[in-house]
Amino acid sequence: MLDLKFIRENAEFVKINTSNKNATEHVDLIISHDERRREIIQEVEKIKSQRNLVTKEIADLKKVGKDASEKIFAMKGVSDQIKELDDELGEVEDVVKLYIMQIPNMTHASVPIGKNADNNLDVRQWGEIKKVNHKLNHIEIATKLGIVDFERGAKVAGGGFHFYTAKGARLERALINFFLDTHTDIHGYTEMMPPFVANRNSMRGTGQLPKMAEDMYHCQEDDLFLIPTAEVPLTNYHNGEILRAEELNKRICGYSPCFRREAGSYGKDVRGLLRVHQFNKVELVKFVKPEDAFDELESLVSDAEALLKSLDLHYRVILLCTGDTSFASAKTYDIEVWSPGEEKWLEVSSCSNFGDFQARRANIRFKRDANAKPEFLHTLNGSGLATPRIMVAIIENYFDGEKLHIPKVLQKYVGCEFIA
RNA sequence: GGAGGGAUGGCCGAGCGGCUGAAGGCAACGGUUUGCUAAACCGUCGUAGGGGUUUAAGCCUCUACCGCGAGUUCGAAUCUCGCUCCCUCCGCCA
Repeated sequence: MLDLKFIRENAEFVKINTSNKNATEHVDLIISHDERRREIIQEVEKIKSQRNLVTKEIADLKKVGKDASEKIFAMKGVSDQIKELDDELGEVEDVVKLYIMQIPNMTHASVPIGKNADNNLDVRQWGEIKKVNHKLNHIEIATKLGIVDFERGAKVAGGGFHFYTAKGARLERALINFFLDTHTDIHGYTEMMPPFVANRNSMRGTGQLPKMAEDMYHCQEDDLFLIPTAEVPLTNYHNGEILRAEELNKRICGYSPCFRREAGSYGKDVRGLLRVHQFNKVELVKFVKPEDAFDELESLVSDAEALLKSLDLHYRVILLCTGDTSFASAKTYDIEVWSPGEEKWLEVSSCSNFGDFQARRANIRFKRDANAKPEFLHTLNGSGLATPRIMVAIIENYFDGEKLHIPKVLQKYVGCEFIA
Protein backbone atom coordinates (compact mmCIF):
# COMPACT_ATOMS: atom_id res chain seq x y z
CA MET A 1 0.00 0.00 0.00
CA LEU A 2 1.22 3.44 -0.84
CA ASP A 3 1.00 6.45 1.42
CA LEU A 4 -2.11 8.48 0.67
CA LYS A 5 -0.17 11.70 1.02
CA PHE A 6 2.40 10.41 -1.45
CA ILE A 7 -0.31 9.68 -3.99
CA ARG A 8 -1.85 13.09 -3.47
CA GLU A 9 1.45 14.84 -4.02
CA ASN A 10 2.79 12.62 -6.81
CA ALA A 11 -0.32 11.72 -8.75
CA GLU A 12 1.32 11.81 -12.18
CA PHE A 13 4.29 9.74 -11.08
CA VAL A 14 1.99 7.12 -9.57
CA LYS A 15 -0.03 6.92 -12.76
CA ILE A 16 3.00 6.46 -14.99
CA ASN A 17 4.71 4.00 -12.68
CA THR A 18 1.53 1.96 -12.41
CA SER A 19 1.07 1.77 -16.14
CA ASN A 20 4.70 0.69 -16.48
CA LYS A 21 3.65 -2.32 -14.43
CA ASN A 22 0.80 -2.98 -16.85
CA ALA A 23 -1.61 -2.27 -14.02
CA THR A 24 -4.56 0.04 -13.87
CA GLU A 25 -5.06 2.68 -11.23
CA HIS A 26 -7.83 4.89 -9.95
CA VAL A 27 -5.68 7.73 -8.76
CA ASP A 28 -8.16 10.42 -9.76
CA LEU A 29 -10.94 8.63 -7.94
CA ILE A 30 -8.78 8.30 -4.85
CA ILE A 31 -7.89 11.97 -4.90
CA SER A 32 -11.45 13.18 -5.37
CA HIS A 33 -12.69 10.96 -2.56
CA ASP A 34 -9.82 12.07 -0.38
CA GLU A 35 -10.85 15.68 -0.90
CA ARG A 36 -14.40 14.89 0.14
CA ARG A 37 -12.97 12.96 3.06
CA ARG A 38 -11.12 15.99 4.35
CA GLU A 39 -14.16 18.18 3.85
CA ILE A 40 -16.26 15.89 6.00
CA ILE A 41 -13.58 15.65 8.65
CA GLN A 42 -13.48 19.40 9.02
CA GLU A 43 -17.25 19.61 9.21
CA VAL A 44 -17.81 16.79 11.64
CA GLU A 45 -14.93 17.70 13.89
CA LYS A 46 -16.29 21.19 14.26
CA ILE A 47 -19.57 19.76 15.49
CA LYS A 48 -17.83 17.30 17.76
CA SER A 49 -15.80 20.06 19.27
CA GLN A 50 -18.99 21.97 19.97
CA ARG A 51 -20.58 18.94 21.52
CA ASN A 52 -17.61 18.34 23.78
CA LEU A 53 -17.81 21.93 24.92
CA VAL A 54 -21.50 21.79 25.82
CA THR A 55 -21.08 18.40 27.41
CA LYS A 56 -18.49 19.92 29.68
CA GLU A 57 -20.85 22.75 30.56
CA ILE A 58 -23.55 20.23 31.43
CA ALA A 59 -21.15 18.37 33.64
CA ASP A 60 -20.18 21.60 35.40
CA LEU A 61 -23.80 22.54 35.99
CA LYS A 62 -24.63 19.12 37.38
CA LYS A 63 -21.64 19.26 39.65
CA VAL A 64 -22.98 22.31 41.44
CA GLY A 65 -26.47 20.88 41.41
CA LYS A 66 -27.95 23.23 38.84
CA ASP A 67 -30.48 22.37 36.18
CA ALA A 68 -28.96 21.47 32.81
CA SER A 69 -32.06 20.30 31.01
CA GLU A 70 -32.07 23.25 28.66
CA LYS A 71 -28.59 22.47 27.37
CA ILE A 72 -29.32 18.78 27.26
CA PHE A 73 -32.40 19.46 25.17
CA ALA A 74 -30.38 21.63 22.82
CA MET A 75 -27.91 18.81 22.24
CA LYS A 76 -30.55 16.32 21.27
CA GLY A 77 -30.17 15.58 17.60
CA VAL A 78 -26.56 16.69 17.44
CA SER A 79 -25.40 13.11 17.82
CA ASP A 80 -27.57 12.08 14.90
CA GLN A 81 -26.00 14.79 12.83
CA ILE A 82 -22.55 13.55 13.79
CA LYS A 83 -23.49 9.97 13.09
CA GLU A 84 -24.72 10.88 9.65
CA LEU A 85 -21.48 12.61 8.76
CA ASP A 86 -19.38 9.86 10.32
CA ASP A 87 -21.27 7.31 8.25
CA GLU A 88 -20.57 9.22 5.08
CA LEU A 89 -16.95 9.58 6.12
CA GLY A 90 -16.76 5.83 6.59
CA GLU A 91 -18.15 5.23 3.12
CA VAL A 92 -15.75 7.66 1.51
CA GLU A 93 -12.82 6.16 3.40
CA ASP A 94 -13.83 2.68 2.28
CA VAL A 95 -13.67 3.81 -1.32
CA VAL A 96 -10.26 5.37 -0.83
CA LYS A 97 -9.01 2.23 0.88
CA LEU A 98 -10.45 -0.08 -1.75
CA TYR A 99 -8.67 1.68 -4.58
CA ILE A 100 -5.47 2.48 -2.73
CA MET A 101 -5.03 -1.22 -1.98
CA GLN A 102 -5.15 -1.88 -5.71
CA ILE A 103 -2.28 0.39 -6.60
CA PRO A 104 0.90 -1.62 -7.00
CA ASN A 105 4.17 -0.72 -5.38
CA MET A 106 6.25 1.79 -7.30
CA THR A 107 9.19 0.26 -9.12
CA HIS A 108 12.66 1.55 -8.34
CA ALA A 109 14.43 3.85 -10.81
CA SER A 110 16.97 1.09 -11.55
CA VAL A 111 14.27 -1.20 -12.92
CA PRO A 112 14.18 -1.28 -16.72
CA ILE A 113 10.89 -0.15 -18.20
CA GLY A 114 9.28 -2.83 -20.31
CA LYS A 115 6.10 -4.66 -21.17
CA ASN A 116 6.94 -8.29 -20.50
CA ALA A 117 9.63 -10.91 -19.95
CA ASP A 118 11.30 -9.98 -23.26
CA ASN A 119 12.41 -6.73 -21.68
CA ASN A 120 14.05 -8.32 -18.66
CA LEU A 121 17.72 -7.65 -18.20
CA ASP A 122 20.29 -10.43 -18.18
CA VAL A 123 22.49 -9.51 -15.21
CA ARG A 124 24.95 -12.41 -15.02
CA GLN A 125 25.43 -16.08 -15.70
CA TRP A 126 27.34 -18.71 -13.77
CA GLY A 127 28.72 -22.02 -14.99
CA GLU A 128 28.08 -23.41 -18.42
CA ILE A 129 25.82 -25.80 -20.24
CA LYS A 130 26.84 -29.32 -19.32
CA LYS A 131 27.03 -32.00 -21.98
CA VAL A 132 24.71 -34.87 -21.12
CA ASN A 133 24.85 -38.24 -22.82
CA HIS A 134 21.12 -38.87 -22.86
CA LYS A 135 18.08 -37.38 -24.57
CA LEU A 136 15.64 -37.85 -21.74
CA ASN A 137 13.68 -35.23 -19.85
CA HIS A 138 13.14 -35.28 -16.12
CA ILE A 139 9.82 -37.11 -16.30
CA GLU A 140 11.27 -40.03 -18.23
CA ILE A 141 14.30 -40.28 -15.97
CA ALA A 142 12.35 -39.91 -12.74
CA THR A 143 9.83 -42.53 -13.79
CA LYS A 144 12.57 -44.90 -14.90
CA LEU A 145 14.37 -44.53 -11.56
CA GLY A 146 11.15 -44.66 -9.54
CA ILE A 147 11.74 -41.44 -7.66
CA VAL A 148 8.62 -39.47 -8.64
CA ASP A 149 5.08 -40.81 -9.14
CA PHE A 150 2.87 -38.44 -11.05
CA GLU A 151 0.02 -40.83 -11.78
CA ARG A 152 -0.68 -41.73 -8.21
CA GLY A 153 -0.38 -38.09 -7.22
CA ALA A 154 -3.15 -37.36 -9.69
CA LYS A 155 -5.19 -40.31 -8.40
CA VAL A 156 -4.95 -39.19 -4.80
CA ALA A 157 -5.24 -35.42 -5.12
CA GLY A 158 -5.64 -34.54 -8.78
CA GLY A 159 -3.53 -33.25 -11.65
CA GLY A 160 -0.58 -31.15 -10.60
CA PHE A 161 0.10 -33.20 -7.48
CA HIS A 162 2.80 -35.83 -7.23
CA PHE A 163 4.54 -38.18 -4.87
CA TYR A 164 8.26 -38.21 -4.39
CA THR A 165 8.99 -41.86 -3.78
CA ALA A 166 11.80 -43.79 -2.11
CA LYS A 167 15.17 -42.16 -2.84
CA GLY A 168 13.32 -39.35 -4.58
CA ALA A 169 11.65 -38.40 -1.32
CA ARG A 170 15.01 -38.64 0.40
CA LEU A 171 16.60 -36.42 -2.23
CA GLU A 172 13.83 -33.84 -1.84
CA ARG A 173 14.32 -33.84 1.91
CA ALA A 174 18.06 -33.54 1.35
CA LEU A 175 17.58 -30.39 -0.71
CA ILE A 176 15.43 -28.79 1.96
CA ASN A 177 17.91 -29.62 4.70
CA PHE A 178 20.88 -28.48 2.64
CA PHE A 179 19.20 -25.16 1.92
CA LEU A 180 18.20 -24.54 5.54
CA ASP A 181 21.58 -25.56 6.91
CA THR A 182 23.41 -23.27 4.51
CA HIS A 183 21.26 -20.26 5.31
CA THR A 184 21.36 -20.74 9.05
CA ASP A 185 24.99 -21.85 9.39
CA ILE A 186 26.60 -19.62 6.80
CA HIS A 187 24.28 -16.78 5.77
CA GLY A 188 23.08 -15.72 9.19
CA TYR A 189 19.37 -16.49 8.98
CA THR A 190 17.29 -17.74 11.88
CA GLU A 191 15.22 -20.77 11.02
CA MET A 192 11.47 -20.78 11.52
CA MET A 193 8.87 -23.50 11.04
CA PRO A 194 5.72 -21.53 10.26
CA PRO A 195 2.02 -22.40 10.08
CA PHE A 196 1.09 -23.58 6.62
CA VAL A 197 -2.21 -21.72 6.66
CA ALA A 198 -2.84 -18.03 7.22
CA ASN A 199 -5.80 -15.76 7.81
CA ARG A 200 -7.10 -12.90 5.72
CA ASN A 201 -5.25 -10.23 7.61
CA SER A 202 -1.93 -11.90 6.93
CA MET A 203 -2.76 -12.43 3.29
CA ARG A 204 -3.62 -8.78 2.98
CA GLY A 205 -0.43 -7.82 4.79
CA THR A 206 1.87 -9.40 2.26
CA GLY A 207 -0.34 -8.47 -0.69
CA GLN A 208 -1.81 -11.81 -1.76
CA LEU A 209 -5.25 -10.41 -1.01
CA PRO A 210 -7.29 -9.01 -2.53
CA LYS A 211 -5.74 -9.63 -5.95
CA MET A 212 -4.67 -13.26 -5.78
CA ALA A 213 -7.69 -14.78 -4.04
CA GLU A 214 -8.45 -17.02 -7.01
CA ASP A 215 -4.98 -18.52 -6.99
CA MET A 216 -5.14 -19.77 -3.43
CA TYR A 217 -6.69 -22.76 -1.73
CA HIS A 218 -9.22 -21.61 0.82
CA CYS A 219 -10.67 -23.47 3.81
CA GLN A 220 -14.14 -22.07 3.99
CA GLU A 221 -15.13 -23.25 7.45
CA ASP A 222 -12.30 -21.45 9.17
CA ASP A 223 -11.70 -18.78 6.54
CA LEU A 224 -8.04 -19.77 6.26
CA PHE A 225 -5.86 -19.93 3.18
CA LEU A 226 -3.20 -22.51 2.42
CA ILE A 227 -0.06 -20.46 2.07
CA PRO A 228 1.24 -19.98 -1.49
CA THR A 229 4.66 -19.22 0.01
CA ALA A 230 6.26 -19.05 3.46
CA GLU A 231 6.70 -15.35 2.78
CA VAL A 232 3.20 -14.92 4.19
CA PRO A 233 3.69 -16.34 7.69
CA LEU A 234 7.32 -15.24 7.91
CA THR A 235 6.69 -11.61 7.00
CA ASN A 236 3.53 -11.43 9.08
CA TYR A 237 5.48 -12.81 12.02
CA HIS A 238 6.00 -9.16 12.98
CA ASN A 239 2.59 -7.91 11.85
CA GLY A 240 1.55 -4.88 13.89
CA GLU A 241 4.81 -4.72 15.81
CA ILE A 242 7.37 -2.03 16.46
CA LEU A 243 10.89 -3.43 16.36
CA ARG A 244 13.93 -1.92 18.02
CA ALA A 245 16.65 -0.68 15.71
CA GLU A 246 19.10 -3.17 17.24
CA GLU A 247 16.95 -6.02 15.98
CA LEU A 248 17.53 -4.90 12.39
CA ASN A 249 18.56 -5.95 9.90
CA LYS A 250 16.84 -9.19 10.71
CA ARG A 251 17.03 -12.32 8.59
CA ILE A 252 14.73 -15.28 8.96
CA CYS A 253 14.20 -18.33 6.82
CA GLY A 254 11.79 -21.20 6.76
CA TYR A 255 10.71 -24.25 4.89
CA SER A 256 7.12 -24.74 3.85
CA PRO A 257 5.08 -26.50 1.26
CA CYS A 258 3.54 -23.96 -1.13
CA PHE A 259 0.04 -24.35 -2.45
CA ARG A 260 -1.01 -22.74 -5.69
CA ARG A 261 -4.16 -23.27 -7.63
CA GLU A 262 -2.58 -21.52 -10.61
CA ALA A 263 -6.04 -21.04 -12.06
CA GLY A 264 -5.85 -20.40 -15.77
CA SER A 265 -2.26 -21.42 -16.28
CA TYR A 266 -3.00 -24.85 -17.72
CA GLY A 267 -1.28 -25.88 -20.89
CA LYS A 268 1.88 -23.84 -20.47
CA ASP A 269 5.04 -25.47 -19.17
CA VAL A 270 3.04 -27.73 -16.93
CA ARG A 271 4.73 -31.03 -17.65
CA GLY A 272 5.95 -33.08 -14.75
CA LEU A 273 7.48 -31.00 -12.00
CA LEU A 274 7.59 -27.78 -13.99
CA ARG A 275 4.40 -26.36 -12.59
CA VAL A 276 2.61 -28.09 -9.75
CA HIS A 277 -0.08 -27.24 -7.21
CA GLN A 278 2.04 -28.14 -4.22
CA PHE A 279 5.77 -27.78 -3.95
CA ASN A 280 8.45 -27.30 -1.32
CA LYS A 281 10.41 -24.16 -0.85
CA VAL A 282 12.79 -22.56 1.60
CA GLU A 283 12.01 -18.89 1.88
CA LEU A 284 14.28 -16.06 2.99
CA VAL A 285 12.78 -12.97 4.59
CA LYS A 286 14.47 -9.78 5.77
CA PHE A 287 13.29 -6.89 7.90
CA VAL A 288 15.67 -4.00 7.26
CA LYS A 289 16.25 -0.30 7.69
CA PRO A 290 15.07 1.66 4.65
CA GLU A 291 18.54 2.86 3.73
CA ASP A 292 19.89 -0.70 3.63
CA ALA A 293 17.14 -2.27 1.57
CA PHE A 294 18.77 -2.32 -1.86
CA ASP A 295 22.11 -3.58 -0.55
CA GLU A 296 20.22 -6.27 1.31
CA LEU A 297 18.52 -7.23 -1.93
CA GLU A 298 21.90 -7.86 -3.56
CA SER A 299 23.06 -10.03 -0.68
CA LEU A 300 19.75 -11.86 -0.70
CA VAL A 301 20.26 -12.82 -4.32
CA SER A 302 23.78 -13.98 -3.65
CA ASP A 303 22.55 -16.10 -0.72
CA ALA A 304 20.29 -17.91 -3.15
CA GLU A 305 22.99 -18.12 -5.82
CA ALA A 306 25.38 -19.76 -3.38
CA LEU A 307 23.17 -22.83 -3.29
CA LEU A 308 23.23 -23.23 -7.05
CA LYS A 309 27.00 -22.88 -7.09
CA SER A 310 27.28 -25.60 -4.44
CA LEU A 311 25.04 -27.80 -6.54
CA ASP A 312 27.12 -26.92 -9.60
CA LEU A 313 24.10 -25.97 -11.68
CA HIS A 314 24.34 -23.53 -14.56
CA TYR A 315 22.20 -20.50 -13.84
CA ARG A 316 21.57 -16.89 -14.73
CA VAL A 317 20.30 -13.90 -12.81
CA ILE A 318 17.87 -11.56 -14.49
CA LEU A 319 16.47 -8.22 -13.43
CA LEU A 320 12.75 -8.08 -14.11
CA CYS A 321 11.46 -5.14 -16.10
CA THR A 322 8.60 -3.03 -14.77
CA GLY A 323 5.95 -5.02 -16.60
CA ASP A 324 7.18 -8.31 -15.15
CA THR A 325 7.70 -7.07 -11.61
CA SER A 326 5.04 -8.27 -9.20
CA PHE A 327 2.38 -6.12 -7.57
CA ALA A 328 4.07 -5.56 -4.23
CA SER A 329 7.68 -5.41 -5.38
CA ALA A 330 9.87 -2.39 -6.04
CA LYS A 331 12.62 -4.45 -7.65
CA THR A 332 12.93 -8.14 -8.39
CA TYR A 333 15.70 -10.45 -9.52
CA ASP A 334 14.84 -13.89 -10.78
CA ILE A 335 17.30 -16.75 -10.76
CA GLU A 336 16.87 -19.33 -13.51
CA VAL A 337 18.55 -22.66 -13.84
CA TRP A 338 19.32 -24.37 -17.14
CA SER A 339 17.32 -27.46 -18.05
CA PRO A 340 18.97 -29.60 -20.73
CA GLY A 341 15.82 -31.68 -21.13
CA GLU A 342 13.59 -28.72 -21.77
CA GLU A 343 16.38 -26.68 -23.32
CA LYS A 344 15.08 -23.78 -21.33
CA TRP A 345 15.81 -21.60 -18.35
CA LEU A 346 13.65 -22.48 -15.35
CA GLU A 347 12.84 -19.97 -12.64
CA VAL A 348 13.93 -21.30 -9.25
CA SER A 349 14.05 -18.12 -7.21
CA SER A 350 12.55 -14.68 -7.13
CA CYS A 351 14.16 -12.11 -4.86
CA SER A 352 12.37 -8.86 -4.19
CA ASN A 353 12.66 -5.65 -2.28
CA PHE A 354 9.22 -4.48 -1.24
CA GLY A 355 10.29 -1.20 0.28
CA ASP A 356 7.69 -0.14 2.85
CA PHE A 357 4.80 -1.50 0.77
CA GLN A 358 4.23 -4.65 2.80
CA ALA A 359 5.27 -2.99 6.04
CA ARG A 360 2.60 -0.37 5.57
CA ARG A 361 -0.05 -2.99 4.90
CA ALA A 362 1.09 -5.21 7.74
CA ASN A 363 1.93 -2.25 9.96
CA ILE A 364 5.48 -3.32 10.77
CA ARG A 365 7.59 -0.49 12.11
CA PHE A 366 10.81 0.19 13.96
CA LYS A 367 12.21 2.92 16.18
CA ARG A 368 15.67 4.28 15.51
CA ASP A 369 16.05 4.96 19.23
CA ALA A 370 13.87 4.99 22.30
CA ASN A 371 12.44 8.43 21.68
CA ALA A 372 12.21 8.28 17.91
CA LYS A 373 8.98 8.22 15.99
CA PRO A 374 8.16 4.75 14.67
CA GLU A 375 8.93 4.38 10.96
CA PHE A 376 7.91 1.69 8.56
CA LEU A 377 10.75 -0.69 8.00
CA HIS A 378 11.45 -2.32 4.65
CA THR A 379 10.83 -5.97 3.85
CA LEU A 380 12.48 -8.29 1.37
CA ASN A 381 12.09 -11.88 0.49
CA GLY A 382 13.42 -14.45 -1.88
CA SER A 383 13.26 -18.13 -2.54
CA GLY A 384 16.29 -19.95 -1.39
CA LEU A 385 15.19 -22.10 -3.17
CA ALA A 386 12.06 -23.71 -4.59
CA THR A 387 12.78 -27.39 -5.03
CA PRO A 388 10.81 -28.81 -8.01
CA ARG A 389 12.78 -27.18 -10.78
CA ILE A 390 16.03 -27.77 -8.90
CA MET A 391 15.00 -31.40 -8.88
CA VAL A 392 14.43 -31.18 -12.65
CA ALA A 393 17.85 -29.65 -13.19
CA ILE A 394 19.58 -32.20 -10.98
CA ILE A 395 17.81 -35.13 -12.60
CA GLU A 396 18.62 -33.96 -16.09
CA ASN A 397 22.15 -32.75 -15.45
CA TYR A 398 23.33 -35.55 -13.19
CA PHE A 399 21.86 -38.52 -15.05
CA ASP A 400 24.48 -40.44 -16.99
CA GLY A 401 22.08 -42.67 -18.96
CA GLU A 402 21.97 -45.31 -16.25
CA LYS A 403 22.16 -43.79 -12.88
CA LEU A 404 21.55 -40.47 -11.23
CA HIS A 405 24.63 -39.10 -9.51
CA ILE A 406 23.98 -37.19 -6.33
CA PRO A 407 25.65 -33.76 -6.16
CA LYS A 408 28.56 -33.82 -3.72
CA VAL A 409 27.02 -31.47 -1.18
CA LEU A 410 23.87 -33.59 -0.96
CA GLN A 411 25.52 -36.98 -0.55
CA LYS A 412 25.70 -36.86 3.21
CA TYR A 413 22.00 -35.99 3.31
CA VAL A 414 20.89 -38.65 0.81
CA GLY A 415 23.26 -41.25 2.19
CA CYS A 416 24.53 -42.47 -1.18
CA GLU A 417 26.48 -41.32 -4.24
CA PHE A 418 23.94 -42.23 -6.87
CA ILE A 419 20.44 -43.55 -7.48
CA ALA A 420 20.07 -46.37 -9.96
C1' G B 1 -17.20 -29.12 22.04
C1' G B 2 -19.01 -27.44 27.44
C1' A B 3 -18.29 -23.95 31.94
C1' G B 4 -16.02 -19.75 33.91
C1' G B 5 -12.31 -15.43 33.94
C1' G B 6 -9.82 -11.68 31.31
C1' A B 7 -8.09 -7.80 27.33
C1' U B 8 -6.37 -0.20 29.64
C1' G B 9 -0.04 3.41 26.99
C1' G B 10 6.94 0.31 25.57
C1' C B 11 5.82 -2.97 30.11
C1' C B 12 3.04 -3.60 34.90
C1' G B 13 -1.36 -1.68 36.91
C1' A B 14 -5.80 1.68 38.99
C1' G B 15 -10.21 3.38 37.13
C1' C B 16 -18.83 5.57 41.44
C1' G B 17 -21.64 7.44 33.19
C1' G B 18 -19.30 13.87 33.44
C1' C B 19 -13.55 16.52 37.49
C1' U B 20 -9.94 10.47 33.06
C1' G B 21 -6.04 10.96 27.24
C1' A B 22 -6.48 8.22 31.25
C1' A B 23 -3.85 7.69 38.74
C1' G B 24 0.48 5.04 40.35
C1' G B 25 4.87 2.16 39.32
C1' C B 26 8.78 0.38 35.96
C1' A B 27 11.55 1.28 31.67
C1' A B 28 13.36 5.21 28.40
C1' C B 29 15.14 10.26 27.50
C1' G B 30 17.04 15.38 29.19
C1' G B 31 19.09 17.85 33.41
C1' U B 32 20.95 18.90 38.62
C1' U B 33 23.98 16.98 42.41
C1' U B 34 27.58 13.56 44.94
C1' G B 35 35.38 12.31 43.47
C1' C B 36 33.99 6.34 39.44
C1' U B 37 29.68 2.04 38.72
C1' A B 38 25.44 3.51 41.43
C1' A B 39 21.93 6.49 44.18
C1' A B 40 18.83 10.90 44.99
C1' C B 41 16.09 14.91 43.04
C1' C B 42 13.70 17.87 38.88
C1' G B 43 11.67 17.63 34.11
C1' U B 44 10.10 15.08 29.51
C1' C B 45 7.76 10.82 27.97
C1' G B 46 1.37 7.21 23.30
C1' U B 47 -0.54 6.87 18.23
C1' A B 48 -3.24 8.48 14.08
C1' G B 49 -5.97 12.09 11.29
C1' G B 50 -7.69 17.26 10.11
C1' G B 51 -6.74 22.68 10.17
C1' G B 52 -3.38 26.87 10.94
C1' U B 53 1.63 28.73 10.97
C1' U B 54 6.95 28.44 9.68
C1' U B 55 12.09 28.14 4.46
C1' A B 56 12.24 23.78 7.48
C1' A B 57 13.10 20.79 12.13
C1' G B 58 9.09 22.68 14.75
C1' C B 59 5.06 25.20 17.03
C1' C B 60 -0.36 26.16 17.85
C1' U B 61 -5.26 24.04 17.62
C1' C B 62 -9.11 20.47 16.91
C1' U B 63 -10.78 15.30 16.49
C1' A B 64 -10.41 10.15 17.31
C1' C B 65 -8.35 6.00 19.83
C1' C B 66 -8.74 1.99 26.85
C1' G B 67 -9.05 -5.80 22.06
C1' C B 68 -12.62 -5.14 17.42
C1' G B 69 -17.66 -3.66 15.78
C1' A B 70 -22.52 -1.92 16.79
C1' G B 71 -26.02 0.27 20.44
C1' U B 72 -28.09 3.27 24.83
C1' U B 73 -27.07 8.58 26.43
C1' C B 74 -26.76 15.60 26.16
C1' G B 75 -22.15 12.78 27.52
C1' A B 76 -19.16 5.88 27.50
C1' A B 77 -12.61 3.12 29.33
C1' U B 78 -17.06 2.67 32.62
C1' C B 79 -23.83 0.34 30.73
C1' U B 80 -26.02 -3.30 26.64
C1' C B 81 -25.33 -6.66 22.41
C1' G B 82 -22.19 -9.24 18.74
C1' C B 83 -17.18 -10.79 17.42
C1' U B 84 -11.84 -11.90 18.07
C1' C B 85 -7.90 -13.32 21.05
C1' C B 86 -5.75 -15.01 25.77
C1' C B 87 -6.08 -17.82 30.56
C1' U B 88 -8.30 -21.79 33.91
C1' C B 89 -11.28 -26.25 34.37
C1' C B 90 -13.97 -30.47 31.93
C1' G B 91 -14.57 -33.53 27.51
C1' C B 92 -12.34 -35.37 22.87
C1' C B 93 -7.85 -36.23 20.05
C1' A B 94 -2.33 -36.57 18.02
